[in-house]
Amino acid sequence: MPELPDVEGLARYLARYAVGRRVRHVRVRDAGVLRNTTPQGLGHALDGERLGEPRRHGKWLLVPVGRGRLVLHFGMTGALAWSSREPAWEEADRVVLELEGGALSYRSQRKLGGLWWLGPGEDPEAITGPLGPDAAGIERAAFEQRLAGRRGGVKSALMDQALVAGIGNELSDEVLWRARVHPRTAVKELSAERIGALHAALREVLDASMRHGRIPRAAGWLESVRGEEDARCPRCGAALRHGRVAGRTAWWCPREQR
DNA sequence: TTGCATGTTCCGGA
DNA sequence: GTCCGGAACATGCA
Repeated sequence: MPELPDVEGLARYLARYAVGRRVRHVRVRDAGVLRNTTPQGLGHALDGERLGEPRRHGKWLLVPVGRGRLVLHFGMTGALAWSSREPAWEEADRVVLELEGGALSYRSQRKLGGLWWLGPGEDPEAITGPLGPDAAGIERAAFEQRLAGRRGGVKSALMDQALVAGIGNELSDEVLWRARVHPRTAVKELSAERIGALHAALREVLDASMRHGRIPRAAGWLESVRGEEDARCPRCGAALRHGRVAGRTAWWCPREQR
């Protein structure tokens, strides 16, 4: 589930239920999701400390705890689950932070994401790798500047976290579809006007998606038909195409996106 | 059984 | 040396 809007939703969820609460115990049910620490190390870092306001950058979530930060990534199947009473945990609940008044679970089916501990003064990019400006709120000039000189295809560029942080496969398809740009278009073939259209589409798609907490599946969105057997373009009705682009399944309208 | 899935990382070729 | 694209990763489902 998590691309930028989903992670934003998780940040709000964490802020609503867990911020300000003190950690009583860290229960690691599957140490396979701990990336740079151990159950003991994480417990030592978190026990007795309060969770601070989370900060999101792209698809990454950083939660101040004590003097350091808990760094979360959700991969393709991660989520958070809060319970104010003793819950029946699921198999996919890998790490449970038992807090005052409830428990917060890091849940992940495929374990492609994980948890990191970032000590005081350490640079998050040591964990996240280089990240471009957050896709929500990037200005047009910055967007243009970061695309300048890029050699490959536009879909691949949009999904490159070092270029702009937060765009994944489905968001990139949605943005390209809205801007009427074919996903295999080379970046260097894009006119300034089309880059402007891409930027405008990015802003519109992210604004609405942030409000919904995910890409809306409403009428007028590619997401509403993406993956369907006989998917048709919500604007023009043409049969949608799909295929591998930049290593992922892309969906596009062959009539409007050339 | 095989292929596919919204994530990142790693390696080889351009 | 840098950049880009595809394979690999872990797990479950159609």
